[in-house]
Amino acid sequence: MSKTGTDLVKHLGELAFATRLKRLAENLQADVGRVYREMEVEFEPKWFTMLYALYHNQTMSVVELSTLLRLTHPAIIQFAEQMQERKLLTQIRDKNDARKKMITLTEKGRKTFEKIEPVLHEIELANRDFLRESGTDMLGTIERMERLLDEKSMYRRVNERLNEVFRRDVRIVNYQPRLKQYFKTLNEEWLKKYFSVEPIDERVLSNPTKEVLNHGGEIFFAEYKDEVIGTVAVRKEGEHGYEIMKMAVAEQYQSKGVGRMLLEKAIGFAREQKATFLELDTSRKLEKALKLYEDVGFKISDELPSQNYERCTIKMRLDLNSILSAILVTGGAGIMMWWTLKFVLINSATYSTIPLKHFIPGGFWINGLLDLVMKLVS
Amino acid sequence: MSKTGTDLVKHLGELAFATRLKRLAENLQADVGRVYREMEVEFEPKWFTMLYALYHNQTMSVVELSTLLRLTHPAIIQFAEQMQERKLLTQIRDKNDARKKMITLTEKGRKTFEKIEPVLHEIELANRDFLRESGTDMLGTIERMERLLDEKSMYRRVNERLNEVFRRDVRIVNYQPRLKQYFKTLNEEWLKKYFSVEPIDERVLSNPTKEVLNHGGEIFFAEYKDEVIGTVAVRKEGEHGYEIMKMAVAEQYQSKGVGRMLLEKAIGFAREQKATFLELDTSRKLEKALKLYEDVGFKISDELPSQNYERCTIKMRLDLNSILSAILVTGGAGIMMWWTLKFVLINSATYSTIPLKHFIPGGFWINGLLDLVMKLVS
DNA sequence: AGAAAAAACGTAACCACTTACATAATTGCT
DNA sequence: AGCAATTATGTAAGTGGTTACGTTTTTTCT
Repeated sequence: MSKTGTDLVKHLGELAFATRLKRLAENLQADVGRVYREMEVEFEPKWFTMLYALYHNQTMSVVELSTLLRLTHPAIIQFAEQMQERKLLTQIRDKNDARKKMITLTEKGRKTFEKIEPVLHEIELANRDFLRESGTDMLGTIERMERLLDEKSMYRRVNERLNEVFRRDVRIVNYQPRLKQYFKTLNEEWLKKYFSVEPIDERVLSNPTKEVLNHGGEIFFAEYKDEVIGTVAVRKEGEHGYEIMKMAVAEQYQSKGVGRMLLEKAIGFAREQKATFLELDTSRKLEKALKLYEDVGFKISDELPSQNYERCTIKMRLDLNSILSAILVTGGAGIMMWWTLKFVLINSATYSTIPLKHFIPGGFWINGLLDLVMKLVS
Repeated sequence: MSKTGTDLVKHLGELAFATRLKRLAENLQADVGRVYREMEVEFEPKWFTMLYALYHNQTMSVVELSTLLRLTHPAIIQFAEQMQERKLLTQIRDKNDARKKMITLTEKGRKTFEKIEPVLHEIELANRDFLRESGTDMLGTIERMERLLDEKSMYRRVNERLNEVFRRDVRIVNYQPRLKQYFKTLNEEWLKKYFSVEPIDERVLSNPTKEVLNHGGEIFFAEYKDEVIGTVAVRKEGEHGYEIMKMAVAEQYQSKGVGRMLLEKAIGFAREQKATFLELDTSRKLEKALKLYEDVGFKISDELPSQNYERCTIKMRLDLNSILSAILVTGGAGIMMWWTLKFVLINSATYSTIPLKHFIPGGFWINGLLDLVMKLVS
């Protein structure tokens, strides 16, 4: 292990945590490898899990081994080849499924396992001792870490942080004549990519004042540094409704939460105008957009979309009173829930809107709320 | 991370602990790698520690980097080559030492580091969050584990256990005529290897009864299964002394504690015969044997060895009253120490003898004793 | 001063896997 | 039944290093 002198990986702490963990693991593995190597058995440490699995399972296919050992199938094929050379196993085609290759230990293979078995026991005990000495329930900790990564990978964790940092520099601004061109170019970018620019698109995008602002509407733009990277329009539709339309985010800035910022701004605007519901027309093809709409509370409506656009196959609707009415429906506990909700909504740092579905019993409501409160308190 | 289905590595628990740890670490590393890769920078994750070190150290040699990053020097050379191709660094021979190659970041290299710096910060925070969620002081645990392995590698831990298991099947038996031949063959094996068989060796080894047993001595043999794997002789020398001689262990059974078992048996025999000291002649060349003699309490004596053997360059002596006299010297605390010592000696599972040096203040006496007691109690 | 030992770097080959891509057999769908 | 999709295996090349061994300088030790 480490000798004298400084150790950069150690010094870097959380930043190089994974590297340090890997180094530790490889050290341990190499040491156990040495123990195996010094036994006079034709056996390599890398085969161990495979030998173990085959000893306890009689016969297995490549894919079965691959999923059980969490190795890729080429790894299994390579190990099987090597072990076959040492006559530790046999590979036979399955009669019922000519694709499959059934792998079985030979008598020599079984003998080999039995020869190393007592050593395995001592390795296990040595590891147990070592883990106990190290002072924490390491196996439990690893398990927890695996679960945490299953829930949200480190990649997503880092990316969400980076996006959050990015969004700090994004400003949502109201319509100004200097921004008019971006309303058109940003929308045309994605229209051309996924569908085509229909005549009605051309009319709306070229005349924002006439088609949006004059209908009691508003257009918002997202600006990052000196770039305009996104836009959305809202306009009045009927007595109490507003319609969201022409939402677009420049391709290289997608998946960073800019769409959500724009959408929330638009919803906020409608709320200020005393709207009771919002609607929008979209297509099932736009999966990511759809997910965003659902996340902020929109629901796919039974009504058909207006026939103005060819691409729009579904209509979505957000009832602005839905949270309140949900509370009224719950009856007695209403008041308490109301205050909790208010607390969560006001303090939720990231977004000012939390989708209704998160409040459905068993989901976010039970687990997530506690988490959130803990986070805010700590 | 892991999908559905069983996971053998997880199932194996302590036995495949290192493999599981490695898998976790590699997963984390791969994820962070993805983050780097998605930035539009000419940079590979594997270079990170090197880039970091060079950014903060101006200029470093290959070996300096190798020790700081805990990587082999070929790794550094390879990385340096790759980074030079991307014009991230320059390599210049040192004028003062023509062997040395000084590695320095170029302006592009420094810029690259500065570009990834904000991302590093988020990675660090994401890791910190993740470790906090996982619930234990993981970094501290890793540190402890590294220290434990520094003190005693996993290889040694496992091997000591295996030797202990082995010794359970080793029987130490007294001289019997049927064993006479082994006294000779076992000793000749090592004599031929390290020195040569001198005439006096030939005489003693061929006439054990006359040369040892009839001198108030005894010969012990170590048997494992149906093999005779070691031997030692003790014989009376002068009024109160005994001499250890002709100790040998078959080569493939060395370093497993058989020599110690034989030696302890011989010391026990001398003790029973009311001996007050033991002596033996040996050579500095036999390092392992020397260490064993010192471990059981022998000390290199000022006296010269008897001139009977050419190979013997030093004489060692074990005073059988030394522990007791040490206690008497300490005065008042003597009684308490006596009982503690007795407790340790009786309960010390592995060996019935503990070298005196371990009881010297500041060493084993303070730290080790507490440890031992904890081990025995738990 | 001269020789042996040690230090610093260089090179090739290997290791334990993975990624990427290909092919054949089987299953599912209409 | 016929064809696309899926499943199971095969293969080549890459990855992030390491081990093993060699060469050239420098240092250390007489």
